[in-house]
Amino acid sequence: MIPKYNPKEIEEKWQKIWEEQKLFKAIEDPNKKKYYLLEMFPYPSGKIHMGHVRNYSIGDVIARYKWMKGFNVLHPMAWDAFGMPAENAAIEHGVHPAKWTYENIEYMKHQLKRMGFSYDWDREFATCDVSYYKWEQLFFIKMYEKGLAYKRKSLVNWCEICKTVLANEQVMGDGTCWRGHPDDPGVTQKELEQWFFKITDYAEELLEWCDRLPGWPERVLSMQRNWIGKSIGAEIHFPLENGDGVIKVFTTRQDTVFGATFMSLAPEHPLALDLSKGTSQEKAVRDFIEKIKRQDWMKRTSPTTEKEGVFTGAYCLNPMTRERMPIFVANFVLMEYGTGAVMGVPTHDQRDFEFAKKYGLPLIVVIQPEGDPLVAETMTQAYEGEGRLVHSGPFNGMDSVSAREAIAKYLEEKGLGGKKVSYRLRDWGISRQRYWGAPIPIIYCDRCGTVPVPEKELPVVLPLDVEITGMGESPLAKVKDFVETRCPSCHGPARRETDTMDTFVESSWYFDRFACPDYQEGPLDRKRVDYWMPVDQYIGGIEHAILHLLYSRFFTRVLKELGWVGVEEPFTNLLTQGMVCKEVYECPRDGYLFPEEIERKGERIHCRKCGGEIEAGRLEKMSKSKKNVVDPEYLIEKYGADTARMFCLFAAPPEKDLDWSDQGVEGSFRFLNRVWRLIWDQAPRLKDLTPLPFGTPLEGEPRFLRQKTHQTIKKVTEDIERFHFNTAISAIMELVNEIYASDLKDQEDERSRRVLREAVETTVLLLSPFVPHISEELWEQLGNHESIIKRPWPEYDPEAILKEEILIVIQINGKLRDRITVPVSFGEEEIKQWALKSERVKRYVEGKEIKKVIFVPKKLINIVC
RNA sequence: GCCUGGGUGGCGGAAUAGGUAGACGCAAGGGACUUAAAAUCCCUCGGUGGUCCCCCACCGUGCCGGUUCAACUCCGGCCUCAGGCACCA
Repeated sequence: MIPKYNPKEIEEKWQKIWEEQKLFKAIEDPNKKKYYLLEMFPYPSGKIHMGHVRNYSIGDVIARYKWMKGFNVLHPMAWDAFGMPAENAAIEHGVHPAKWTYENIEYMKHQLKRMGFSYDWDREFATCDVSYYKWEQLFFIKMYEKGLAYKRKSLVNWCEICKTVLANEQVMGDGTCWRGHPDDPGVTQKELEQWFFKITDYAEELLEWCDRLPGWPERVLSMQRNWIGKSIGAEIHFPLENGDGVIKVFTTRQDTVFGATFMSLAPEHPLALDLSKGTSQEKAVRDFIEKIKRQDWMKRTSPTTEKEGVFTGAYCLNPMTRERMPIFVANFVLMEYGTGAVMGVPTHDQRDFEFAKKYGLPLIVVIQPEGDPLVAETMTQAYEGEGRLVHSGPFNGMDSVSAREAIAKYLEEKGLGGKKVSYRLRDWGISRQRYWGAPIPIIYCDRCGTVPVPEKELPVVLPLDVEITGMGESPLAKVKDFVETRCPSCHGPARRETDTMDTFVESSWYFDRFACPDYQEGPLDRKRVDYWMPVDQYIGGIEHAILHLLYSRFFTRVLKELGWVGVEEPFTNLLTQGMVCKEVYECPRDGYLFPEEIERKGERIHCRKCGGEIEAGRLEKMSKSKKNVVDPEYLIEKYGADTARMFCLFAAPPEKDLDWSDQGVEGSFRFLNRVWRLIWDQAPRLKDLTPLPFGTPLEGEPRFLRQKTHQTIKKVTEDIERFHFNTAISAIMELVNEIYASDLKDQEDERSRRVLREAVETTVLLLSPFVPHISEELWEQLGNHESIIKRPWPEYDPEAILKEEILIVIQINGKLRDRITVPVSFGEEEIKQWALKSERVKRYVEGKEIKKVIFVPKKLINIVC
């Protein structure tokens, strides 16, 4: 009698054994080849979601596979534990963020263990541990000393819901906060004193190294390149007419400088008000600047906003032509990019064209395209393409591409500017007006100014005795004992910085700390870091394509310069898994509905609340607010962790979005039951048998099954190597189907039984990285006494996969007409003779002359006639 | 507008180096077992047409064209979806 497959029981059993035997403990061993596998660590929000299950299931396949392949695997897990939700919980439920966080960690750790992931839990830490963030404070001080951390007053992004500043990277394309609040009013601008990390110093390096990361997906690299946004051009100095200095301009089209007929300044440009002072335009300029400053940022920076400006009353000179150029203040010029001033070339820039038409400014054509020449008076839009230079003095006749080079050189020689590179990337603002984060280790003294906390006084411990109301400024500012301190320099009374660091700082180096989580003498034990770093394979969601991945790359470069790590890049290979999606049902009246709140009547779907018809569900990322989540805990209870893991791996390739299907989960569960029954059925007959040695000659059914077994080993191995887990699983399914269909199950001779034993054993071994619990249990059932992970990954016998007979496809003029099975030894001539004997082939060839025969060994023959 | 990545049955997806398109699974339909249900097992399953019982022909991987004996795969042009960047000078 075969016992029922009881996932709950066997999963608990094996998780206990793995833990007791510390099977996944990583120990530095210079004699073994290391493999550092890392998945993006979770925020301890309360419970794990399907995204975690998918991410960590993918990682676990690779980890377990690499173990079996003999690598020294580091597969750690930790908690990205600082952040806003903990504070919100404090505000809403009155629970302390620390308590909330550590309790969530306990619960989620328990959940991860129930999934059976192969982590080395001895290396676990939480970023809110003092023993972690104190080193981050040390980094901050070192960066401050090197000028890489600095404070300045600036316009910053403010999220009214988070009540804090956001970095540029944390503002999404639609102007909302990266946390995705349900009713996000949009990020606004605020002027504040803020700490920044000077990531712009590394713009060029970070960009260049994008080309040296062949193990990263192209879309991520492309996003990072876009974000850094390098433009090559020139800086041009336009002297003010009154002789009082210059206006500096950045342009990528210096070849059009002879056509520049006006100048526009950003409203925030320091010269904007100065220039108008004392002129009749002063009031108009002042009003205009005030109006623009009041406008909300999203609207102001939208390309569709009407372009407008106001004349300052002042002029500058075109440095090439010495022509007067009126200076405007214009709403479309951004202080943040380039120099905050733009030269206006109406003929060759569409925006300038529209502006010039509106304000009656002159047009001069300086680039002539091939074909009909441009005439300024009849132009209806700007010509932005390449061409030959005209009205450009000594540069006349040059093509625009080489003119850019020549003019940049000329500007340089004449002291009027020169070649210049501009980046879109801006410095990383790290100050957060929040409590639950790492304190910035800075002290303000009235006498000594800004003083970093001395190294020996670290850590600056985040006080736990604090009132969190969500009102007013940072809660830390209200903790007297924390704020009031002594100046490390003059020992006089001083105040502590009360902002905390962006939580992305913690996640920018946690992967280094995993090499030496217990190290006390410093942030990183260089010897151990050098052994494990870089991460060989990093896995996580595409949503961090810019944010976390760019910050980590920046931090790694800084830490290398500080001598704490030896690598330039932290992650050699990156796999970005897709989202887990499920259909959402949205009723026009009652909003989002749970699946049980809808009713299907044939093709139509109705809302159970109001009875109205609703649209068919569209697929969207699982989210609580859209009521389309599946709780992993429910799956573990109902089907077990193995089924949950298998479904995530089988339903889609890792980098694609995964469409949730309840029936698909059933299918995975069904398959595991099928394997369970097969092994239990056969195991008693196959005890104490070993597979036949490599190269054993066989005939008939034993030969066939052995061939399938070894083909499967080859296929599954290759598929895991290239992360095609879905096809790896389908190959194992095929093998299982083959075993079911095989009559070897009824044969009693030793050879047949040994072949069957090998097939069954291989099935379990190949399944083990995907569904480890059931594999361990069945492995034991087959008479083994050690964990399956200690068994080396199977190798295929090259002789076993050789075929005696092969199927050859016969094409006539490239169209499939027949298939024949021939001995593998047959050459082209023999196959051709056989092919021509086929009735079907005869039909097409009869009476025609064979012009050509193409023969692809072991595949096909194509007869052209 | 620029930069990426996609588009294959009713669905998720296969096809690794240009060589049998649709593996594997889900759903669906039919059958077996059963008092019945569940579970399990077997069969069919891209479309159109032909005397559609095991047979055959044609069409078929977003569209148009090209290269080739042969194209889901390579080249050119387009359509479309998703993501990133964008009044960026």
